Amino acid sequence: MYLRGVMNQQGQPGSAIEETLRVVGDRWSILLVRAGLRGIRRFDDFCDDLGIARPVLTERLRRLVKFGIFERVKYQDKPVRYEYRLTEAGLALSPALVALVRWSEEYSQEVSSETTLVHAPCGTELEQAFWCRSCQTTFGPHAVRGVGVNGES
Amino acid sequence: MYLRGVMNQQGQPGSAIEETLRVVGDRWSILLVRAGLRGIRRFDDFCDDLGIARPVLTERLRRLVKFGIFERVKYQDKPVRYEYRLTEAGLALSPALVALVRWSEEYSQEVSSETTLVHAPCGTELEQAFWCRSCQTTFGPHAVRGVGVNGES
DNA sequence: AGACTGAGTTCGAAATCCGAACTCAGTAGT
DNA sequence: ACTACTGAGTTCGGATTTCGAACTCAGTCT
Repeated sequence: MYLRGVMNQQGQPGSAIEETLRVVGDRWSILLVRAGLRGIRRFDDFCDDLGIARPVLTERLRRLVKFGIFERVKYQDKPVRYEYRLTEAGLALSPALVALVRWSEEYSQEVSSETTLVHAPCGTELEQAFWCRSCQTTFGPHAVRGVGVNGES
Repeated sequence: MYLRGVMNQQGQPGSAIEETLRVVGDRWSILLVRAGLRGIRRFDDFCDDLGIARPVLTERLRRLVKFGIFERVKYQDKPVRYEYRLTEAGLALSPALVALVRWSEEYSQEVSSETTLVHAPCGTELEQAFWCRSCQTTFGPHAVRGVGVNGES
């Protein structure tokens, strides 16, 4: 399930991120996930909230359902109606989303940055860090190693 | 500088992430940043590494330079040659990239996931967490609040 | 009956993407 | 001096994607 079988144009299976970006790497998908996290579930609401063209929304939601990020749920019978809910996999995209929001806040010159993310219990602006279970420490990107991001070194 | 003046199609200034995704929210930009993190700097190398079409690469790099994610640096005079280097803002995208890699590893069924990210000093697989400076604690996505992600609540 | 709702589909125009071939300045080999 | 090569692009025509606006279709409300 999920991302199995996503290929690049040469028909080769590409790396993990390449596949992932083939699914969520367009102008709308991440925004749809964000809308989902904000509680939006219905077709027309996605449409109004994002200003996405209807045919594109149709296609995008179908793809995100296919790859297990949203699920299409019947919520009414008489006129049969469906809505789109984030799956666990979809919710799991929130760290990436938050990282993007933080980046936006830091490097975008947008005026009113009232949309700051905070730690709910205390209201402090949050920071993002990596966590090592063995060492019981947090650390920054410089201490990350792995071919996925920093090369084979 | 940076993201000033990016508008959506209604000519309105949209939220921070919307702007950001207008810049890096396509199939290639994030992949270009990742290639940059892996040390790739030259036009043809980006081309070969990603399999991106040359005209698209030209346009993409120009845009990323315009928004301060890459810089175009002359590295040779005789035949004058330029290369593309990540700026600080570009490097700052790595948390988002890492979050996507982690998501890929967790929810993609790709076979050989040899590209695991680890904590360099000890080699343990890393986890991502949010960090509150006030409380000196880490916490997960459920404790995040803010209109950027979870609505106005 | 007539208007409305929600989730789409159909349409033609516009923008974007693609691979392949070409340009252009300079260098290296013969 | 002729040829081949390198690196960073540009040009081309065709294919794909995106767009807004209008339409459909089942059922409900007044």
